[in-house]
Formats: sequence, structure tokens, C-alpha cells
Amino acid sequence: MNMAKKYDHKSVEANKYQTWKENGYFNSGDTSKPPYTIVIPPPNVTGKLHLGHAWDNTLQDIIIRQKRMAGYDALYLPGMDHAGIATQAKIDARLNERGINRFDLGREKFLEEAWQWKEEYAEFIREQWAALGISVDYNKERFTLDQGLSDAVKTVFFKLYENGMIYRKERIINWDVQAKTALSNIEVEHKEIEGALYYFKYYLEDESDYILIATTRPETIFADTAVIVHPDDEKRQKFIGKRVVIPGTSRSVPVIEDDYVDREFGTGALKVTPAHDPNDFEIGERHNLEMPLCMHEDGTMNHLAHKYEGMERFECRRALVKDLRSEGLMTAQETHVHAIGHSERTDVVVEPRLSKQWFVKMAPLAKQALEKSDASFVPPRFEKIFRHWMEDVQDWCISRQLWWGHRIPAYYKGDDVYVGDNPPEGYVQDEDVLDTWFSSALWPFSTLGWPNETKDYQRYYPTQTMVTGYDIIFFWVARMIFQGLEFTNQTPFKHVLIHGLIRDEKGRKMSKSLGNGVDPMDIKERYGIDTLRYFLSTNSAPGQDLRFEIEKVESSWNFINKLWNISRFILMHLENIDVYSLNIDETALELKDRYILSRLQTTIEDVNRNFDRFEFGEAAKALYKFSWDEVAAWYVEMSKVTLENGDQTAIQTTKAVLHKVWISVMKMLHPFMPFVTEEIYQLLPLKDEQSIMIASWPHVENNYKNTDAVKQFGVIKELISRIRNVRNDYDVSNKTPIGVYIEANETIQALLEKEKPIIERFVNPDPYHMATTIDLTENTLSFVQSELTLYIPMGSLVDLDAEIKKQEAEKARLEKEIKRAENMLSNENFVNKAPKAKVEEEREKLNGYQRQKGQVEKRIKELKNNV
RNA sequence: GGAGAAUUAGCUCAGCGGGAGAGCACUUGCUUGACGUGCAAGGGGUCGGCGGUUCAAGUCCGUCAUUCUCCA
Repeated sequence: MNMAKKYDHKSVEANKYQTWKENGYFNSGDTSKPPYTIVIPPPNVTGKLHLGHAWDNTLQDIIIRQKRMAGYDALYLPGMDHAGIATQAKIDARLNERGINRFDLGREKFLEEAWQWKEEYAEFIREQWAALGISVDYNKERFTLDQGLSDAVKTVFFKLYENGMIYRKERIINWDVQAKTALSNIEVEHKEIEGALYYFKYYLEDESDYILIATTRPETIFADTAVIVHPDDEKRQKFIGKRVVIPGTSRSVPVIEDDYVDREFGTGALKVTPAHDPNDFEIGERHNLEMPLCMHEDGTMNHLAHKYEGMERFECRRALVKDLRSEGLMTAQETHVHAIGHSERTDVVVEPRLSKQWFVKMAPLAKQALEKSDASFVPPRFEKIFRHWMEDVQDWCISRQLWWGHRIPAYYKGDDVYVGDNPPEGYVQDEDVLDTWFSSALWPFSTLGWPNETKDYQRYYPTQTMVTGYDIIFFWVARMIFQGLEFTNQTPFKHVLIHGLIRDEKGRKMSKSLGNGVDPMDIKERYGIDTLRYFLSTNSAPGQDLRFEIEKVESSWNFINKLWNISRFILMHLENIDVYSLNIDETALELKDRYILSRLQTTIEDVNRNFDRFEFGEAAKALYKFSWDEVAAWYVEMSKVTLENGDQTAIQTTKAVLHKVWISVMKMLHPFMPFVTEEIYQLLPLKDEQSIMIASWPHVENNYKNTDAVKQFGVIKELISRIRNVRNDYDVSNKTPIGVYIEANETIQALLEKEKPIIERFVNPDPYHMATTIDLTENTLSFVQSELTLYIPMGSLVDLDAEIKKQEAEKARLEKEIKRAENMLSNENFVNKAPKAKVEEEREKLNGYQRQKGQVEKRIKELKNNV
């Protein structure tokens, strides 16, 4: 026995991952077994994995390890995402440090830099996967810009284009002025901001009258091309057909009528800026208006803003407002709270901007997804969120003005467009790349070889379970579903397990700007990765957020330390043992053995049920309670009695049971804490496999289920707990023998006689006395229990009056219980409608209470006689 | 404006149709040969309010309140 006295995560974790990997345990491919596939949500090649990744990956690894042990050909497919904007921004920053601008470098050289960056970070991420202990099949690792995945992207692009589901058009898109690229709708975060509503005078050209117009974005007036009034607006009919001058300029625009105007909002008249607002764009199309832009791509004003040219847009707004106010062209400024779009990536205010971009027509894809998706969400409410979004999804802007990504396979020559692999002479390829999510959407099948009908694709697709956070249901899950259905005719996964976000100890989101992030590697360093995994997987229910609390991490560590010490005890007794003696002889089982083996079966059932429901917290709770509250607190203590004083058969049986119970518990805990369970498994004799990773999952053995044993054990437990309680209440040291008299029927007496060594060990009684009736009156505490009445003579410590009061209270309590049970049983509806077992249970309870009440009454009488 | 979640012990959270649970914190006692990061024994909740369904409701439905999130 050379186990350390306390759990030392560093020595436990050393070398194990490498060994597993070298022995090929992570590899899929055993075709004699049914496949079970999980693809990793590919982390961005931008930097470190955070706690959110650790949580996400732990859940995936728990599922896959359990399935592997349960007899599946488990494939946990790893990979990474090129993450267009995010990575390009990082590379830009790194180049800037070296004083280099990417435009000086040129596209080709820049991409060389980018690939180098990717190699660096991929290695870093693999190290972190190893640190987390996740059992991914490295033979199948993929990257979104790999050749195969790029082919998949092109195939999808071509097919959608052929079917008219991808188009290129001038539309109002969300423009990120910092990243200088288009964004899709869902990359825009709407935030309520207190802005202002500015009222401007648009004078008629002859200055005889003016229309007052309210706007929240004054700087866009330079791109106004009309003013509209409502057809029913009698007051303003006279303006229709005339021209008004844009305030602060000499340019005039026509006044036209259109019922789009909301007569309740602002002044009831509207300026139209088709190139800077999606609604205005539609009006512009209806009325054939010109659509000039008044800003550059970086958000500074262009020549249309004349004297404001070159100013940043908000600076221009301030200057313009100030000028118009002093010129009397602005009449009012009201505060106005409205939702303003911010770039999810750079957090700058998104500029709606007319731009020619590529789009995916969403209606047909969404319709199909809604009709055919059979992915089941856990918890189910997320399906509603997915469907609701799908129901009114807008076309997806997929082009990005970046270099790092899948370059759009479209070529132009003048107005001619060629989409395909072999452009004719003279055609020039589109400069832009596709939205990163365009490739992520294909991840579950492109990683398995699609569009080729590869063996892997045929065997492992569709996948079983997708695990991800609710924050990317729209970005990713929904898109995988509609692309999967469109291109593989199947939903890409059966189950979608949704988890929440990880929050700091105050409940705030972890973020770089708050600086409240926790590095999983720091936790690993201090407590071990098993501790972190156990903490992450057991402290929230599916779909709920998880709060990071160091106390919970510590309690996870404590649990592992407890497991370590139980193992130490067990291993001490299994040293130099003949492994054949570890086969259990059922005829030799003592009560404690029958009890713990029976509880082992119900624990396995409980764990299995909760694994099937993805309720890992509940599964772990069952194992925690079983190993700590039952194995350690009772079975181990009882086994000491046998191991010290029992006969050879009993000792061997106890050792065999300890071994069986413990190896089963280690196996069931392995998905949660792979390293420490492997360490202990390796130390245990009589293993079924070289590694716990590939050992078989425990199965329920019905022959060990024994409700009688559990019940009898309960009698012993209740008795012991009560005597310990008296010792505590009356401050009687465990060293002092305590008098114990037990009144019970002969069956119970026989049971207690048999378990005498255990009771003696646990409560140190004065040799205890039993009879079917016991008449002890003087200075004796008494406790009526379910199967027996316990008397403890306490001499002068007993206050008879107080004891009578206690018994009276007990009697009152029992009477209440009796009344409750009687009420239920006299209710015809209950007796008729409730399940029979439930009714029977209540009858038994009633009988028990009545018997107990009789005992208590007898006791009160005796006490009173003695006062 | 629409949709969802949360509201349970001092704190953080499980439980979601048959008599309230965990971790931490708290109280008392304990150098018991696995473990003081432990052991034993405790205290502490009319499960947000009000209605309803049911033989039976923290648990299902409705409604209100408060907090949070997503969508527009």
C-alpha cells in the first residue's frame, strides 16, 4: 500500500492522457458495435479555451465515455473553426504590433500569416483538450478551412446558387464600420439606448412654408432623397409634388405620398434615406428614388456632407445639430429611448448601409426545417425557441469583407457573373469570403466526408447528440438543422442538449471587459481537472446557467478526497489477495452485504436513468450519496467488524463485496472524473480491462436486489442513530457503555442478536437486553420506533416530568399522523382512485402508528406511576 | 410589443404529482488504525402571492408581483 494519505491530483493526472491516447482508446472504428457520435462545437482558433468550453466539452466527454463503456463505437470528433472576423482581428492586431498593415502585406502574404497563426493556436487548443481529459478521436480532427470542408462549402454554395437560393443584390445590410464588413442580422445586438429625436425644418424651395420632420439620425439627412407624407394627411396635402430643401444644404428633394408613414410618431412626416435605412430602402424602391450613400466604409462622412466631410458620423451629428439650432432650422430636441444595433464582434454601432452582398434565401430552407426536423431538444422548451425563430427568419447575408475564410466562388467580368470552379478567361474572383457560420452549418457532415459518400459519413452520420449553449441556437444549431435537411435529407443529430452560460460568483456573465473570467487551467492547477469536471457537470440542471463558486469547487475536491480515502481503506484489505476469492459466494452474504449489494443495484438503475435523460447532476448525486452516505458511513464501518473479528468466509465475502461495489462505483464515476477513477481502477485487483476507459459499464443484477435486507438494515440504522443521538444529547462519551433495553417481537430480536457485534461496535452498549415486554420505569428514556421500543436508563440525568412531556408530545404527533392516515383511508375517492400500492402503504403506516401510539401510552402510564 | 426563464434553508442551487433535499455557512461533541479537506449528533423552509385542476400540488394550469434573458 503506497497510496498517499490525501488525494494528490498532480500525481494522479500525470501521464494518463498520453497513455490512453497511445493505446488508441480514443479511437473510433470498432464496427462490431453500434456507433455513437458527438461532434465537438469547434472552438475558434483565436485563443485560449475558457470555462464555457470546459463545461461544454466536459458534458460531451461524459456522454461519450459512458457510451463507450456501455458498448458503443464512440466517436467524439474534434476540430476547430477558422472564425473569420475574430481571428482576422487578432492577426491584424499582431501585425500592428510589428508596425505592419495588412494592406501593405497583401492578401497572399496575409493568409500565410493567418495559417501560421492557426497552426500555433491549434497546438495550444489540443494541449488544453488533453488537459481537460476529453476523449476525442484525433484521427478524425478537422478544421473548417481544410480541403474537404472547403469542398463541402463550395458544393453547398453551387447547389444553392443553381436552385436560385443564393443571390447577390444591393440591399441594406448591417455594416460594421470598425471591422469594415457586412454582418448578418443575428450578429447585431440590440441595446436600449437613450438617444434623441431632433426636429428639423424642411423649407419649400420658395421658403413660403416648411414641413417639420423628426429624426433620430440627423447625419443621414445628407443622403435624403425624398420626404413623404401620409395620403390621408389633409394638412400636408399642399406639399405633395413640391420640393423641400434639406436643412443646412442647398439640395432639394421631392415631397411624395406614401402610407408607410406612422402618423402618430414624430411629426407625421418622414424623411427618406434609402441607402441608410431598410424601410426607407423599400420606399425608395417603390418610388424609384436615387440611393446615395453619405458615408465612407469606415463611418466617416463623404462629400455629400460637404463641410462635414471627413468627420466621424457621430461627431458630424453633434456639429450639424449645433449648426442647425443656431440657424433656426432645428426646433426641438427630445430624449428618445430606442434599440440600437451594435456589432456583436466589435461592439460599435452598426450602420445600416446599402451594399451589394450575397444572400441565402431563407424561406424554403426554414419551411423544410420546420416540417422535417426531428431533433429533440433537452430541455424541450428550446425547441419552441428554435421554431419561433425559424418561423420569421430573414434572408441570410453571407458575404464578409474579409480575407480569412472561404473565398466566395463567384467570378465577374463586367456585369457577367460566373459561379463555379472553372471561370472562363478574364473573369475575376469575388474579393469577399463567406460568413464563418456558413461552413459551421455543415460541420456534422462535412467533417465526416460529405459530399462524398465516405464510410465515415455512412457509419457515423447522422450524429446522436449535439451539446451546446443556448446562446448559439440561432447562429449554429438552427443552421445545422436546415442545411442538414437540405443537403443530407436528415436532421444532423437526434438530441440537442442545451446548457446555459457560466457566470461569476456574483451572477454576472464572464467577460473580458469585466475581467471576471476564470481560467480553467488555474483551477486544474489548484484542484485538479477531475475536480473541475465534477464541479461543472453537477452544479446545474439542463438549460440553466451555472454560477462559479469556489466553495463548490472545494466541495467537489472534498468528495474526490473522500473517494480516495475509501479506496485506501479498501485497497489495504485487498493487498496480496487471491483474486479468485473475490468471487462472491451468495450463500455467505451477511445482512450488510445483502443491503449494500441491493443498494448498488438501485444506484445503477438510478444512474442509468439519469444518464438517459442527460441529468448528470442527478446521476452524480446518486453516486455521491451512495459512496459517501452508505458505503463510507455504514458499509465500511460495518465491514471493519467482520474484517477484524469475522471468520474466514465472512472476511473473504466482505472483501469480495467491497471490491465489487467499489469497482462499480469507480466505473460509474469515470465519465465525471476520468483520472482519479483510472488511478484507483489500476490499483484494484481483478479488473476486466487494461483501462477503466474501455471497461464495461456496470449492469443491474436482479438477484442482488433485496428489499427485505434494506428494510432490516433500516431497523439497525434507526436503532444506532437513536442511541448516538442520546449520547450526544446527554453528553455521554462513547467510551462509557450505555444501557440499552429493547422491546421487540421475536423476529426482530433474532435480527438484533445476529447483528450484535455491529451494534456493539457502533454504540458501545452495556451488553444489551431484549424481551418481548420490558418493564423499566425508573429514570429511563424511551423511544418508540417502527419495529421496536428502545429504553435507555439514564439514572439521575433523567427528569421524569420532562420525559412525560416528551412522550405526551410524541403521542400527540402520532395522533396527528393517525388522523391524517385515517382521513385518507376514509376518503372513498382516495381508496378507489389512488394506486393500490399507495393505499396499501397508507394502511401499513396507519397500523404502525397505532402500534406506536399504544406503546407510547403504556410508557406514559409507567412514568406517571413512578413520579 | 412578443416569447421564455427564475422566485425552495443564511448563501448558491437540485427536486417538478404521493409526507421538503444537497453543498457551503451555523451549533455541540470527537487525536475511534481510510479520511480532522474528517467523524458523530443537531438547529434552520406555511417551496413569491392569489385562484383552479386532482383522491393527492414546491411539483400541473391560470393570474399577479419581482428579477433576468432572447426576439422585434
